[in-house]
Amino acid sequence: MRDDQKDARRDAILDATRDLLREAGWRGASMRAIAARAQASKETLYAWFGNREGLFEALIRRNALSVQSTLAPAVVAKAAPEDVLTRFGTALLDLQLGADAVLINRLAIADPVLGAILAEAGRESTLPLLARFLSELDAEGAIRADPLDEAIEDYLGLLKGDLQIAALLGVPRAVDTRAQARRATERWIRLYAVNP
Amino acid sequence: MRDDQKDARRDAILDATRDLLREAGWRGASMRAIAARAQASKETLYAWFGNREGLFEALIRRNALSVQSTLAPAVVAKAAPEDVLTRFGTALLDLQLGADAVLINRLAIADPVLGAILAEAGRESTLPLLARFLSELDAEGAIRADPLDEAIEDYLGLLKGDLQIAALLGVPRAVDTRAQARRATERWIRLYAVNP
DNA sequence: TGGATGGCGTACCAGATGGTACGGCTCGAA
DNA sequence: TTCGAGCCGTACCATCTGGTACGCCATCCA
Repeated sequence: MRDDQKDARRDAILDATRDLLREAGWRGASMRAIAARAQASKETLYAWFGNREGLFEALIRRNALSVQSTLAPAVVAKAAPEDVLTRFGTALLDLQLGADAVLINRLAIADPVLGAILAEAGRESTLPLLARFLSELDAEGAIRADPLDEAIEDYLGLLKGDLQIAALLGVPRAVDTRAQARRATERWIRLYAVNP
Repeated sequence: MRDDQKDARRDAILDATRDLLREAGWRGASMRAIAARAQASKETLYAWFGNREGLFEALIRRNALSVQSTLAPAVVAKAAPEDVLTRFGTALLDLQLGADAVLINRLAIADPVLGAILAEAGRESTLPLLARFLSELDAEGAIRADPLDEAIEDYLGLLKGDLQIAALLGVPRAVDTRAQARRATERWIRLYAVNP
């Protein structure tokens, strides 16, 4: 199997895993069922991913990559800080309330090993983007984002509120993510602006 | 079996369920293992709780009751608003980051039915306390908590940030809950005070 | 064009699971 | 003191699980 074909096959297997998790949950996504869904052999799954946990880990890592590549463009655009923050917040909210992220987080919450992996992947992929942008704002002088980790925590808190937990519990509230991000941004700036 | 004995027995079974969930997780807490741990018969478990989901549901409901009775006193104390809010926030944070709540939330996130139950129990038990207090503040005039649900959402967001998700992922950060609650209260008041 | 690498499908294994059935015994009620 | 409700312990059932083994066949490389 050529390398590009192998990558595509791997992707297809992870897609099948994701779909099955979405439809049947953790319990329903057995290695048997995944293999059948992907029209792959169980032996192939084990050869490629080691074991069930390894398969799920691969899914989490792939998702983290896609999150980063979705979020990165939102934060480089040169525009008014509140617009950049709103754009970033909207993208982050769309991601974290989306079906894929909910599924990934459910997985990670059910298994401590996967939880550690997701937490690390999240800390590495999304937080630095926000941290860099906020510290740039601070350097420009209009905003005093210090201490930086508190500023980040406050922004994320204002942005997400209880929405993410609600989504994980399967009781999603209808939410206009753009309006929510705009509101969070406006409040955060009120807290951190140098001239109130 | 006398009624009081029966209540105690039921409590002991739920305790055993909680302990086993804590030690062995969802997978390890089989009906067999729970029965053995509680020195009860599987048949009794099924007779009293219907099935596995029913057992877990009973655990969730018992926890919700205890949460409410822990939180209610924090909010009736007549004191400065920021002190009441800080006290309430500390208690809520201690609860939601504690081992029991983490366990309960993991359970509810793994099973949609339990998720709906927990979300409803939470909405019924903890939110009204905060809602009533904030609207009293609003009535007194020093604070403009309107719209009320946004004010609540902002307070909870500032209070919890990403802490609850981190705890659920099994990557808890050391946190001084009282200081965190004080910080959240101070920021929230800055956002909602009538005279900035 | 030939041979070998490796994925597919199926079968197999031991163990565990949720749920039910059934003696035997304790303990509360009359 | 007697009797019956009901809990404990164990056994049982069909089913499913993660993980391994093994022919068979397509595809890629030389």
